[in-house]
Parts: sequence; structure tokens; C-alpha cells
Amino acid sequence: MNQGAIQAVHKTAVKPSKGEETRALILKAALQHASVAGFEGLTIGILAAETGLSKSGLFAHFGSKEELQIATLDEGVRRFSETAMMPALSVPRGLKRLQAMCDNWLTWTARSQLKGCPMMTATQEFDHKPGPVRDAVVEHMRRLHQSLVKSVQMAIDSGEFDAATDPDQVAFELFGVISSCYRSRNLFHDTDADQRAR
Amino acid sequence: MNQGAIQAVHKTAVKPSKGEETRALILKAALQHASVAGFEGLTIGILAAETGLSKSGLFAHFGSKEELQIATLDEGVRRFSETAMMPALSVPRGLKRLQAMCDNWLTWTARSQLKGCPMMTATQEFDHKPGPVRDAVVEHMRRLHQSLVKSVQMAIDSGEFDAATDPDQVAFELFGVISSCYRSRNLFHDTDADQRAR
DNA sequence: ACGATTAACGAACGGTCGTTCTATTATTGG
DNA sequence: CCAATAATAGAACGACCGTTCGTTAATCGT
Repeated sequence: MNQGAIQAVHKTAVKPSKGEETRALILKAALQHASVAGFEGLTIGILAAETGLSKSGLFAHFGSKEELQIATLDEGVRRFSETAMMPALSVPRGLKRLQAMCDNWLTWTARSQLKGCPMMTATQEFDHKPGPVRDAVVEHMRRLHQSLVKSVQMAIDSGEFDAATDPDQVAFELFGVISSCYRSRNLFHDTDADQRAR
Repeated sequence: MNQGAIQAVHKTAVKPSKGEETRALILKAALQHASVAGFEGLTIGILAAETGLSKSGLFAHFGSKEELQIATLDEGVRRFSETAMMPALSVPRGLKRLQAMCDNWLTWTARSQLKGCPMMTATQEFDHKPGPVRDAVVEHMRRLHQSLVKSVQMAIDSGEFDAATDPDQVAFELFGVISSCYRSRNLFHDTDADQRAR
């Protein structure tokens, strides 16, 4: 039936077939919606109405709600990577890059016109719900954590951080500060994009 | 006819009427469920089956799902207060008490046989969903934040923290560390209840 | 330009949702 | 002990859920 996943291997060079076009359109709306109402709040009916498709027409692109959730999560990670992480790679290694990463992390949702960080949402949502979606979330978060650790390590190598610094610990704390900032901003409408990268 | 089950369990007040008894029972199950599946995941049908009541019987206790959510949230806060915060008040003011608060915060879910911290869950879940439930969440979190700030201020007054310390900032960071710890523990099954209260 | 393939639709399904009624059973205060 | 009252059950509702199926319309390779 649906074999869109097969084509995922090839990094598309020149193939915006009709199907992929609408699929991208759906995922855009889905991500938007998930950033507000969460991934469990994603509804095929609502999403269909939002995109002008029929329920069954939309459904055919994914084959199940679970696959829709995973596809939306992947799309979120893709957007996060290209909006927040990749730009930071053009900043010189070390503390500067680490700071750029954190800054971008805090601002990418606004730049992508999202209401919240999908990964933060997904993390909370699937904490205790075993299944393929949770597995995907864990995998993505593990990768993200590793990225942070690597950047911290670079700052250690360059002498900007003490040699005794534990990169894992710093990454752990950075994540805490960022999630605290998101909470503060969203819940209280505080305007404290505190640049507290120590 | 044989109603001789005299349970001389006189708890606190003097009014454990039948209705309040079952209501407490429902809320216990609801909180348990919400700590796993979230407050939106609370379902009257499931909850009724879990408690042995009928849907309508359970429903009558609250009048709407929204009120059930709020009641469950309140119950969570109540349990949190009596399990995590109040015990910390018997610890001498200052850094010690602040540490006790954070420690208790990290361990109270286990002690209450919950799978996750309901307030953390609620915070994420109602970030972007206006309504009475969100209002209640905001109010509760504001109070909690103030508690933290007050404890930090005491540690400043006692000289354990530098006089230039910003209590709000410290509370902000503490919340970050705690939420990061919850995430790490639940998502990766890390066993790092890191006592990183600086 | 045509025939094969893909994309999209519309209707229907069994389920579950929150909610509303009415009726029956327990509990309670006098 | 007995009425008054509170607690619960049961059936039914419309709405929406995810999913299936058969059919039609659009797209694409040749």
C-alpha cells in the first residue's frame, strides 16, 4: 500500500512528486498542531480538515496513526537540525558554538512558527508509553544529548572549560536550563530568554 | 443486612461520608493514571472500570471531565505538599532545607507510587491550552516557585549563599535540574539521582 | 497520447468519548 | 425506624476516533 518509507533512503535530489508534496504539506500542519496539542492530540480528522484532504486520503499517506506520529516527530527533528543545529556548526568550535547551539535551541520554535518545542513535548508525552514512538523519541534525544556532549568536549579541549569538567554533567544541566526556560516562557509568559550559559 | 464491617479507621476530620470516600478512591486512581498517561489521557470510562464504578456513577462526582482533571491536579498538589514539601519544613532553614526540598521533590513520586511527577506532566500538557485547567496549573506552579524562592532567600539570609544571589534565578535553575533529572530517569532509565544542588 | 500507476475521495464500520436522563439502591438524620 | 436525601447503575445520545474498502481522478513513464 504505502511505500513512502522506501524512498526515505535516497536523499531527494529532484523528485517532488505529487505524493511527496502533499505529504510534506501534511507534516507541516501536523508539526504545527503537535507543537500545541501534543502528539497524542494529533487527530486524523482535524488534520484532514486543516489540509483540505479527506480523512482516508490523508490516512493513506501513513497507514496508521502511529506512523503519522513518528513521521511528524522525524519532521520535527529534521527542522530542528536544519534550523537550530546546523547553523551552529558554522560557528568556531568551543564555547562560542555551544552558546550558539543553546541560543538557537531557544529560538528555533519562534523562527519555525511553532508554539512549543516538539521534542520537549514528545519527551514528556512518551516518557511512560512504551512503543515505537517512544523508541524513536529516545533515539533522537540520545543523539541530541551526544551532540551537546561533543560540543562541550570541544570547549574543554580548547581550554575554555576546565579539564576536569564532566561533559555529560554539563549537557545534563544545559538541558535543564533550556527546558526551564521553555516552561517559564510558555506558562508564565515571562520574557527571560536568559542567556545563562554559565 | 450483614453490615457489621466496622472500620474504626477514624482519619482526620469527622466527616468521611460515603461520597467523599469514593471520591478519594477515584482521585487516587486518577492521579496514578495521570502520572502515566497525562491529564488529557484521563478517561472516565477507563477510570470507572478501574474503580469498579459505572461511568455515570463516577461522572456524577465531578460533573465534567474538566472538573475531574482539576480535582486530580489538586489532589496531586496536595499529595506533593504533604509528601515532599511539608517534611522539608522540619529541616532547619537555609541550604539544608533547600536541599531537602529538592531531594524530596525527586523522590516523592516513588514514595507515592506514581510513575511521574503530575505537576511536570500538567505543565507541559497545558502550556498552550487555555482554560480553567491551565489556570489552575499556572497558579500551582507560581506558588511552588515562590516556595523555592523563599527557601533560597533564607539561605542567603543565613549567609550560606552570596548576598548578590538572585533567588528567582536560582529557583529557575533548580527547576531545570530537577526536570532534567526526571527526564533522564524516565527516558533513559539512568540511575543518576544526582545530588547536584550546587 | 495512452495505459499503468498512484493519489484522493466518500461512505461506512465498530469503538470509545463525554454527557444526559431516569430509575434504583444506600446512607443518613431525626 | 422511616422518610429525606445522597450515591450509584443502566441505557441511550451524538460526536468523533482510527481504519477499511471500493471507486474515481490525477499523475507519470514511455
